[in-house]
Amino acid sequence: MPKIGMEPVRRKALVDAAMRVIGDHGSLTVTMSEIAKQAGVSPALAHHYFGSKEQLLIETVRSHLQRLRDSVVTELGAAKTPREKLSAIIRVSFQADQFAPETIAAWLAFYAEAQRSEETRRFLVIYARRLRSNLLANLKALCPGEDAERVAEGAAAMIDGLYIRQSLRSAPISIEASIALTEDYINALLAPLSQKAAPSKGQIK
Amino acid sequence: MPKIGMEPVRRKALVDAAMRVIGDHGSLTVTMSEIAKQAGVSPALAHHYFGSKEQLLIETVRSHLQRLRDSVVTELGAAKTPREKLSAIIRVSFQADQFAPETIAAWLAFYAEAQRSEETRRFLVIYARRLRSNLLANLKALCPGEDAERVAEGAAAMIDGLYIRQSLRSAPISIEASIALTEDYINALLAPLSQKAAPSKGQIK
DNA sequence: TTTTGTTGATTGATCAGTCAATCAAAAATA
DNA sequence: TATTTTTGATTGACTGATCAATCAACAAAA
Repeated sequence: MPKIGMEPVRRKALVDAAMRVIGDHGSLTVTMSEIAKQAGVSPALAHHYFGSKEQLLIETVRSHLQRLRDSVVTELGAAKTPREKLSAIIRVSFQADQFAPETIAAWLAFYAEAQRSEETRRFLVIYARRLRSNLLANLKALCPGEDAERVAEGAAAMIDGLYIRQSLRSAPISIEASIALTEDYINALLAPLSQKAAPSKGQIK
Repeated sequence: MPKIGMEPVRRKALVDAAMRVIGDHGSLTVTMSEIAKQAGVSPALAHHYFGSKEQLLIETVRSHLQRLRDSVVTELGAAKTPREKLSAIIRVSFQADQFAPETIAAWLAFYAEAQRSEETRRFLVIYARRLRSNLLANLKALCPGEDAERVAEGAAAMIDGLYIRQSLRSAPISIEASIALTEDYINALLAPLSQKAAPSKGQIK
């Protein structure tokens, strides 16, 4: 079977497998064997390409955030006005695949891992900063800078909070409701600050 | 040294030690030895009293949430009006000891664990429900029930979100700023709904 | 003497990581 | 084209370390 140029194929297969196994398992305490099995290769091969389990996990976070970033870039390009761009950012955050239980479980596991792995932490910090600054840039077009900072901080927190609450799977909130809550927050805070923004009247459920 | 009536003393020491070790380590992958050492006893004793590592961890979550609950009850008792009670709930959530990096790290670890341990999950669900219903009960005194539901959901999400963002320790938000953001959210959403509530003008930083 | 508290030593299982060996395609050579 | 050499892909078997859990034994109180 051995053909040349397998490396990128295997790396991708292993990273994808890791994401799936972590999501199912809901934790980073997964074995290399499980991941390798899911990817259809031997554990030894995973070590061959990634050197260590930690490195494989780091690549997995990286790839996951990269995909998320791509979605944001695409959606932001399609949106015209700052307000539309804000909605686009929110929409991407709650995209169906992002909001799937396994994805959320994996996400959570990475946050926990970031407490120990400096490199994992760095990736998540980059994500958090990007979310905040994307929100901030567009909010600044709609209200004074100081207020924009607050609202960006609050909206980012709300998005992350809706995620983490989802992970408990008790009284799960729908994607639409999550989007509506975040939109409402922005509308409500913007209402008294801007001329054009209409008062909040979002629908939930 | 063995004296009688040691059991409750040891149990508490072990649970407290577990909390500390988990907080420092930022993960539940801590050894019984570490916990026992921190508590000043042998690993065998930890097993003697708790039967298994999992059970010790579960007791640790339980004790942690119990303490949080006690704080809420106390503060709620001191508050008079519904609006004051809302502020009390928020204040407790961001209490200094709750907002300490190690506490947040431990909290996060428990959330991750809840993906695997049904019992851990149950405790966290209870906490989430209680937070939500405490908020809801008091919001209902200030606005129509339907709106109260939304605001309670949003406020709970924002509180949890501020927590999780804190765990990354990049651009940490102060306790006061976290409280202000949550208060602002409630004020802003309540403003157009209630007669008495004043429009948001909270100070941050 | 019985009961409660306590530990050191040990066991058994689990896993990350290593290594030597194999296999088949590609490249070099005849 | 046919043959040999090289090289990347791949694995099974093994190792060493870690750790939860057990147990037999001992010490002090009742």
